Amino acid sequence: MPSHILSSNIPDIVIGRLPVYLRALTRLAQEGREVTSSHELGQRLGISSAQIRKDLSHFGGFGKQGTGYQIAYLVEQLKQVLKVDQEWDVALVGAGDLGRALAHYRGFGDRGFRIVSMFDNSPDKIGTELENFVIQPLDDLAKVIRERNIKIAMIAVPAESAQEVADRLIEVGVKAILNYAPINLNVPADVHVQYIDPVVHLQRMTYYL
Amino acid sequence: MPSHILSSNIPDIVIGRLPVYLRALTRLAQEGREVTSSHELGQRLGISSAQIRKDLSHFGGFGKQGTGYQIAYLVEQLKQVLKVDQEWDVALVGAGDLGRALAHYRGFGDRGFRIVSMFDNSPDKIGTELENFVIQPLDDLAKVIRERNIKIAMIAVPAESAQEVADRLIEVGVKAILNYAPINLNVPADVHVQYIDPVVHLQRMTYYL
DNA sequence: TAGATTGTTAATCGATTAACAATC
DNA sequence: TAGATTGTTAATCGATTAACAATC
Repeated sequence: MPSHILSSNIPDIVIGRLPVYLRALTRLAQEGREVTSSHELGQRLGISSAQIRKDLSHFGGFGKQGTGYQIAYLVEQLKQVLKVDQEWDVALVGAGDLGRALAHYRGFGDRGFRIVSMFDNSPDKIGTELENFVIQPLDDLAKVIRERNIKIAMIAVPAESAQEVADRLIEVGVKAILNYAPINLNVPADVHVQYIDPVVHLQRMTYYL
Repeated sequence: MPSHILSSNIPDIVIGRLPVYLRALTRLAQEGREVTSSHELGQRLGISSAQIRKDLSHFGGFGKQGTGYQIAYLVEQLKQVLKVDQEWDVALVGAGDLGRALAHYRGFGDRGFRIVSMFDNSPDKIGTELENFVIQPLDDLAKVIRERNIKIAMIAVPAESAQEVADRLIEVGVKAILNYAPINLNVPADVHVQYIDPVVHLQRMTYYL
């Protein structure tokens, strides 16, 4: 399936749901299940079965009438579509509490990502060993990212320095940024940014309380 | 989604953008700015000015023709709408790397939230002091949350225990959950859940690389 | 007054849902 | 065959954008 040819046609909102489907399907597989249906998956996720079938149909027919979807096969196909059937090298900028928690997190590996280098500017952190890597100074960022051809980075620095860090990352070829700093980043059109700000998420719920 | 009285006629998607507006406006104020326009705000956020005006107009006329919006006033109004013109008590379940990073995070206070208690089941963590509180056993969860009338919780436990933790939280009155565990939660219609899973966010970008 | 920008209406665009023939 | 569920089309619903009168 030449996903790059179709890629312009697929709505972003559909792509955004695929990782959630993938996660739920992986869990089903862990529970020992082999087959599921759009109805069952929808129930689990609070999404209509029609939407799931429609979303999946953008990429081909993965199911069988009357029986549903082979979970292992669908997982494999979704991983291919999302390009996480490989392992991506990720750079992590910021070695504060959050940065270190991310470095220790064991959940990246089997889902397509591997933190391979970590940067910070604080003299008492530089040189410290953490997991499989040594915390490096921000001045080495360009060199390391270019050498390893890293395309994905996570930003876990204070809001004040996040834009500058982003600029430096983008300059050396990073195309996808997961930003934990509570600030909006200005980036060129070909760079993707996702935001994680717990306060924004909390504030999305208080309205309803 | 609550389809009864509490749910007004304001679309969820509009509510979801307000915290982002609020964050950007707060930042503008920090930069010493006093007035802004829907156009400027839209440029910063990558959103059309029409959308910002439309979103805000759901809650009243906050601006002036010809001049735009008084930032301080708009911030105040948005805080009121989102009910973060007060400080909400938050319970934190899970004292692993992530839980401790959250406990240390200084960014909650001035944006409407305060972590007031922390729970974990690990014997070597229970009793440990952390910031202003002592890590308590999960068995105390019901008692503490009831006593303090806590409505908001963050879950930072492994995926395997997240649903059980959620069930216990909901049973004692929690209505809003920020879930860091990489799993979908089944909750009643009147309970709100937001998800933070870094891998899902990363997988939303790899498709485009 | 001239220029700027809001709040709002109407038009456009896109996403979700319902329905069902195909088929396992 | 009978029952179940997909993939897809058409209908509905909702969200975004364009446009502009009002007015600061």
